[in-house]
Amino acid sequence: MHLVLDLDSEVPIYQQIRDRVVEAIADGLLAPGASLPSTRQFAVDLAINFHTVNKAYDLLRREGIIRINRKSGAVVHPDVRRATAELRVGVDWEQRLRTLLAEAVVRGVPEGEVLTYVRTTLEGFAKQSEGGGQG
Amino acid sequence: MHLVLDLDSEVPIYQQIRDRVVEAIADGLLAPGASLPSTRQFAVDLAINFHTVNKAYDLLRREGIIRINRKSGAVVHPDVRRATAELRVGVDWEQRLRTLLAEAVVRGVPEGEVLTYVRTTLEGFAKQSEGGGQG
Amino acid sequence: MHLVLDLDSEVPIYQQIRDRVVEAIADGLLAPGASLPSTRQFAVDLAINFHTVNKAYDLLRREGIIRINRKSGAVVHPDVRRATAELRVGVDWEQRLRTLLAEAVVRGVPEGEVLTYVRTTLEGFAKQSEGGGQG
Amino acid sequence: MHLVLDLDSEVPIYQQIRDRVVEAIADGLLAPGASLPSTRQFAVDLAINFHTVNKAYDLLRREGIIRINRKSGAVVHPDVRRATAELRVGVDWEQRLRTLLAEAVVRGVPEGEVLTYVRTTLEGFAKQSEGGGQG
DNA sequence: GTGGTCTAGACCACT
DNA sequence: GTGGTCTAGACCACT
Repeated sequence: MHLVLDLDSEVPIYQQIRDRVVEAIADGLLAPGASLPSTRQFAVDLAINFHTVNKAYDLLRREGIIRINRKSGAVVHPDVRRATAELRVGVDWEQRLRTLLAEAVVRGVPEGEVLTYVRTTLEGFAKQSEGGGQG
Repeated sequence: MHLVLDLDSEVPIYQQIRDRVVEAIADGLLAPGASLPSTRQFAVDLAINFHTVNKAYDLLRREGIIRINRKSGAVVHPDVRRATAELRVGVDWEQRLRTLLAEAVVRGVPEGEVLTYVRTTLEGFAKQSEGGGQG
Repeated sequence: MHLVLDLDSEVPIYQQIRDRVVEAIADGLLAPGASLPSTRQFAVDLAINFHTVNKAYDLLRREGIIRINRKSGAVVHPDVRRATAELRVGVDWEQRLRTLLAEAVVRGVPEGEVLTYVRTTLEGFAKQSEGGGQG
Repeated sequence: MHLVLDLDSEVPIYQQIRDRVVEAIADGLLAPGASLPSTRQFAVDLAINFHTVNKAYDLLRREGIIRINRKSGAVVHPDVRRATAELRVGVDWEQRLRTLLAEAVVRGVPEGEVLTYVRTTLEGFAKQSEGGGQG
């Protein structure tokens, strides 16, 4: 489980961890049920404080993406689709995507280019997931 | 120029204003060269602090999306494509889109559905722009 | 003795077991003197660690709700009313109920609706107990 | 805004703050729109660390009970009923009430006594709210 | 002046 | 050994 942080970014570190973990799951690098590093170990790996990892894990837990157990630590939710689908994040998601696409339009990026990027990214996730490891 | 804010959102107000303005431009509601409300008037309309509008406009200016003139006020940059294209926002944009798409994948949204949503949104922007623009 | 656990809940597993057992007694499914599953069997049934069941049983024992005997295993306390009444849990109970009712009020649930729910639940317990109990 | 904490309780301090604030709102001591103390000031008043207050406020915010603004601080959500009603906490609430009622039944508290306590508590909230202050 | 983030370290609870 | 809570203090972002 390797992941790159940008300590100079305006995006809080705990949010970056959350985002990278979500991508790792989509990539198939972390399969449902797979273990995440312990908060303390991950903090050492990332050279940050364990409280920051804690906050990221708490965020992922509240989103239904991971499950946390005091003994066995954090794992990707075994039924992550169901656990996340229950939350009413859809509206927010569509709004964020709309904003992103508007930025591309304003910057004059051709529609076809955006679509290709979306398609390629989605296919990348799909491909990875097929063969996907157990983390 | 009407726009809806969510005061309960985690997204800062100034960021929401910036996002909605970008969408309004993509929608063709604000053509290149078109005037934005004065910061004071906009603040009254939105029932928020004048400094918050100021901050949003400053952000848009730094992104090359609008131009601010002491006399004529804020206008959409006449050559917004060129002005924005020069900035190195591409990498960040791709990263944010990648995170958004990963969320959809994790939540089990079918690839076709995501693509349809992207295509529909882009076409909505294109259609609006055709009739509306003056640039 | 069947009981449903929510592994994603913030409520610890041992607490959930304790709560469900209390409800089973109120429901008349477990009469005073009735046997509970052995800790090991229960752990297998619930697919959890044996120590967790142990902790739940210990909690119930300290509350005067069950009795644990090395030979006969765990049974609902034969005189559960007396054994539990002696403990000074009243204050805590009232505080917890007060918090719950405050939540309903804040959420705008009509007083009549709350009362009906309370009455219905209590009657459900009473009905079950009549036919079921042996105490 | 005065509130009593039990530092020896198993209930985390931030949870106690959250519970007492909810009760203060139901009591009408804190009307919708009313200000809560700043995190730092509240921490001094309660003789605890401001991070703990921060966590309580964050919990209340995520529940839709309060609204937090970097400038004006925390206020009871102006439309707290709507903001909290949107969340799917109903099921959890009913489960917790069911457990509480089961405890009363097991302890042999007469049904009438429980109902009276519920009614009295609800009426206490209602009465306070009618004349209710602006905090 | 307000809340938000991050670091640092102690101690506790769960398993 | 794991995560959870609390304290303590620094610095930053928003308004």
